[in-house]
Amino acid sequence: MLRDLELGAVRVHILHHAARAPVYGSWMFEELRRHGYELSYGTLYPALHRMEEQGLLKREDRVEGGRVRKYYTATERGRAELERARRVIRELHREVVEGEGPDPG
Amino acid sequence: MLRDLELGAVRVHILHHAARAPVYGSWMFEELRRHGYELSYGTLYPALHRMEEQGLLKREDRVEGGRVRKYYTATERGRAELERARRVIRELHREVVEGEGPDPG
DNA sequence: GATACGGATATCGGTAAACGATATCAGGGG
DNA sequence: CCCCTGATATCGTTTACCGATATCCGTATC
Repeated sequence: MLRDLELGAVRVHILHHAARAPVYGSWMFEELRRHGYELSYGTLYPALHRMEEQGLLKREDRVEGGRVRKYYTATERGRAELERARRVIRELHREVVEGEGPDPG
Repeated sequence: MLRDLELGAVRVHILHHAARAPVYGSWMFEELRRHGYELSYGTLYPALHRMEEQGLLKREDRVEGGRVRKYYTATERGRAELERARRVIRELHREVVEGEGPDPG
């Protein structure tokens, strides 16, 4: 039931991290696991591809330590979308977490 | 891109309201609109049905002012799921809204 | 320079949900 | 009894998840 929320949160986390420093798939996978988000590579990679197609991330292929990695960084459009996401989260937090008491009317 | 997040938020809002007082479809529709969530009846009603099938909501048919309405109230299971959702939202808020500065390392 | 290795990335088929247009339902008034 | 209206339901198309499986590509070894 909360799966949509969690998958939405996954995308926001991706943008959040990719706005700070380049990230690649399997690192992101582990980072998300550390935060309790369980998902499949069959979900993560297509999501990264879509976000690139939509212009939210830009990809840069690198070879590091003998590994081929596709690094993703948030674009301007990605940062703007992240800001939108933050507004949604702030609103949701205010509505259902802060205001937990009985119906104010 | 944020659609998943928004639809997840819609479900949380439904549980949140249905835990306070019985709600019916078109009222919930308007309430969500007031909070900026755009969605279709073809999305809302099947969602309510599913949440009932999953035991998160229980339905009670009433006639009020000559209108036939299906009122939904959160079950115990629904309240438990709402608590889970609150934890996810708190975590998400802490991670991507409160900690917005540069990478802490 | 051919081959095997392993981390990283890509894909496929089955399943489920969103969406919006359209249809249906049910009580009340004329 | 039939239409009006608010409310609820459904259908076909499209899109995404998911995990098992396949593929890619530097590197090491010989």
